[in-house]
Amino acid sequence: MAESSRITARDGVRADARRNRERVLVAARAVFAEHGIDAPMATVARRAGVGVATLYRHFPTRDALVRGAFAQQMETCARALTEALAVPDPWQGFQHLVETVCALQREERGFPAAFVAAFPESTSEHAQYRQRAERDFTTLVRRAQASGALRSDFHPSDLAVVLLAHCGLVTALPDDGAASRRLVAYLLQSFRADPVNKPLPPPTALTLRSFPIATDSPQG
Amino acid sequence: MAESSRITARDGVRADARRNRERVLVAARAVFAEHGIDAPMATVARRAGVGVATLYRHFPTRDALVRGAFAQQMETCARALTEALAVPDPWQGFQHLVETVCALQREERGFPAAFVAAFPESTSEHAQYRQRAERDFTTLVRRAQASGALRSDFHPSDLAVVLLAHCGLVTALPDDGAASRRLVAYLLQSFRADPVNKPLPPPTALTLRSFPIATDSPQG
DNA sequence: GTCCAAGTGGACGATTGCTTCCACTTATGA
DNA sequence: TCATAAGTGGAAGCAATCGTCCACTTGGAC
Repeated sequence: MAESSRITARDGVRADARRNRERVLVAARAVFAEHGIDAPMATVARRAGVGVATLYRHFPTRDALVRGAFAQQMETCARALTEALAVPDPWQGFQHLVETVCALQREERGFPAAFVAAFPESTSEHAQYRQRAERDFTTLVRRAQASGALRSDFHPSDLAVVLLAHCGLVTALPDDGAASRRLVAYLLQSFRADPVNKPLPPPTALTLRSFPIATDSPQG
Repeated sequence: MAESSRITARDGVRADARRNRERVLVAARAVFAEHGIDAPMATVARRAGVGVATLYRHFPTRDALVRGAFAQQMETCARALTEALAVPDPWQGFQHLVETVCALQREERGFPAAFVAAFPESTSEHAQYRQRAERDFTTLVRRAQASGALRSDFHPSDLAVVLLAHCGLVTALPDDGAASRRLVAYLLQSFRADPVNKPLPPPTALTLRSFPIATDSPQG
């Protein structure tokens, strides 16, 4: 509180405006977690205790709001890649990256949807960031392959496969994360050049009641 | 055409009503494939060349329409389970099941969403079907484990994990199916008791441009 | 051919969410 | 303390979709 008024003045933004912006972001994360990223803008505004106009002033589009709300998570992803490259053992670096990103998706409800939504867009300004991420990840893959731990036919695009599949899982089943951990364990195992059955995290509590194989064919 | 009028009369449904019902189902599959299962009901009606009232008469809720549209696929799933139990080699039966269901999800756009949507609902009438499916699948798993091909810590609930993850992938990336095939290959491999790196289907054409790791942190 | 119940189409009111606009409030610098 | 421009709230105008209602049409039994 004490610091904000000066810091604020410096970038020409009024203190209350900056405070409201934060409240909106907090509210957005909460609402997105609860109702998905398609939740009404007005709901976010109400939760933040501000009017809709205030929300629109700070975030002119839903997309901007979503990006703002999950910018922190996106940064954590980016950091995980840097960290992964710094790990001495290439396989452990690779594993670290996959596990970190999946853990983020598992823990912050709403983030997976934002993640997928952000997908098709390889727009101008971010293109450079993406290119760098792509290059870095490819480096990580090559190193892990050279060390003999990562199977040689793993392709960098497989990361997208893993992440999208994982997003789908945690979105469909926002449970305690058991399913997510199990999927990640299975996949990491099959990425090894020398696959060995290691112990898995416990299975989900889900019964197979889930399996909608049963046709309601006598369609009543 | 020739047959329908008699068959129809038999169950007390007018021939034109039955014909319209079919047209609606065809239209629904097309529209759901194109715009997702949340597409407006009116769009389906227009595509079918009928009024909205007709649509609502046959399918009072969107849910009923979705179930109607994909009943065939659901039946194919059920049949795959029966077939799988009939395959002499238990592992091949298991593999057959997973691959068949995933292939269905991959090929019929809109079906995966319907599949996931059908999920939480373990309603009364279908409960018995599901229970049977669950029991049969558990049998399949036990047999494959007894034969030594399926890892012993595979849990029947892992099927739900696979299918939901796969749904998420094909929903996010309705491409040519390369990603789907690759995921399935990875997973089946990690389900083996004696994992061995077999050749994978080719990777997706996706570049990693997809990876939205790059934060747009200088949020402009 | 005639009749009538089953079936149909499209208009309509209700609901929900988006976005803009403008009169009011308030932080800030002098 | 005051002036002022930045910031704010909520109402209002739109647009999309839902699901129902009712007057009209048509299949099929006789």
